[in-house]
Amino acid sequence: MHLHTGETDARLLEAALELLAERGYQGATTRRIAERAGVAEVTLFRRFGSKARLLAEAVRRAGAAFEEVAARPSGDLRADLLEMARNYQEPFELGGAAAFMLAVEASRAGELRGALAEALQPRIRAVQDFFAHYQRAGALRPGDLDTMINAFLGPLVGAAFFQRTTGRGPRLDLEKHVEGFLGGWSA
Amino acid sequence: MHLHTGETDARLLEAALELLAERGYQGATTRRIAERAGVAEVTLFRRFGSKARLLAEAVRRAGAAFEEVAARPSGDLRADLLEMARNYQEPFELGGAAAFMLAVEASRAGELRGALAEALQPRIRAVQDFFAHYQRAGALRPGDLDTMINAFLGPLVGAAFFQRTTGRGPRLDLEKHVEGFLGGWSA
DNA sequence: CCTGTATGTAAGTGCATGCTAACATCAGTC
DNA sequence: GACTGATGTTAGCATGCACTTACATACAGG
Repeated sequence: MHLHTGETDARLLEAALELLAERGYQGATTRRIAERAGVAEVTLFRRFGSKARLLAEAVRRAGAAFEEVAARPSGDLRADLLEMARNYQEPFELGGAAAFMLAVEASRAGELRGALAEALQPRIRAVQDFFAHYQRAGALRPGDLDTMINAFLGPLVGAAFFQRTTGRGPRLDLEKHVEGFLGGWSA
Repeated sequence: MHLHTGETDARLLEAALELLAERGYQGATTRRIAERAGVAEVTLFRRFGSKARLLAEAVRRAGAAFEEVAARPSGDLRADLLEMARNYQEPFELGGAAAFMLAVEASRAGELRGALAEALQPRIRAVQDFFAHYQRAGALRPGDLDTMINAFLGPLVGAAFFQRTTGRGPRLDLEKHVEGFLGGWSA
């Protein structure tokens, strides 16, 4: 075996993810991916078989990276919300891979849809459980779970959206966002 | 002159917008656009010169369509917010053109960026003025204009985002969204 | 009927794309 | 030092792309 076996894959996956976010599925050409990864184009096909498989695998791993973003209730709702907001802000807004753009691409390129859904499903569950927990504990209003989750995560997505598309807009003030949310949704 | 002169342009612009939202800039090929519009591909080039010009014009008109979405304060904050939410929900979430996807594409395809900025700028101003007005009137908390706007519009974008990307998630309950917002941000 | 204009049809050009084939290199293993 | 496996280099193929050219058709106004 070569020394760099695993590294080659990692570099291809990372380059694929970046280009997918920057340029979209069709804009992430195999030539560009290979160039950014610093390997020959043919290596991409030898290791992943096709562009679709490489990108699907890249999306799957990007989703798995979200595992680190905890959404486990500690008992202190305000602190948990702030931490969650911080954890989600980076991948949505500024992270090199731009989860935001990935999701958009995945919704369009059929080959990626399954990979994204697979990667996101446990995350969605965790967030639902988090809010449901604080509802049962009496800290949040009962009912309307989806609207509530959206009221909390929506502004994070929205801020990323406006920043990416208009290039303007300051970074969201997370403390004030949490405060506004609690004002509207705490029991 | 032909009878259908204006109609040809309109159909091309509409088809271009739909495909841009569905498939992205590169996925919106001139063949597909012409086919959906029901005209010959060569007609597209005769009337708009190039794909880039057609799509830029389509985005410009889509932005102009937002003009109808009023953000003029009437004095009744709650009613205004609800109307605004309703007016924004359709283009963001379900409208055929999917403003959401357009904005994503425009942020990537340099040729469209100017057209989108041009179309969006008056809209952004109107929304800022709307919230600033109710701040001065004492109905909304002073300061933090951007965070506040984001708290209101973010969930609308977020709901569209989750619907489009995951295919799931119910439509946002606008009345409860407005109520939650007022709970957090009214003075 | 004639002319001008908007459209359609058909064919094609040059380029980028995803992907393949053939051969060379280079580092470890035995 | 031969062998193996991962890589690089080069060339190429078929396809789809934006876009063009040339010619035919249809319809309106004079």
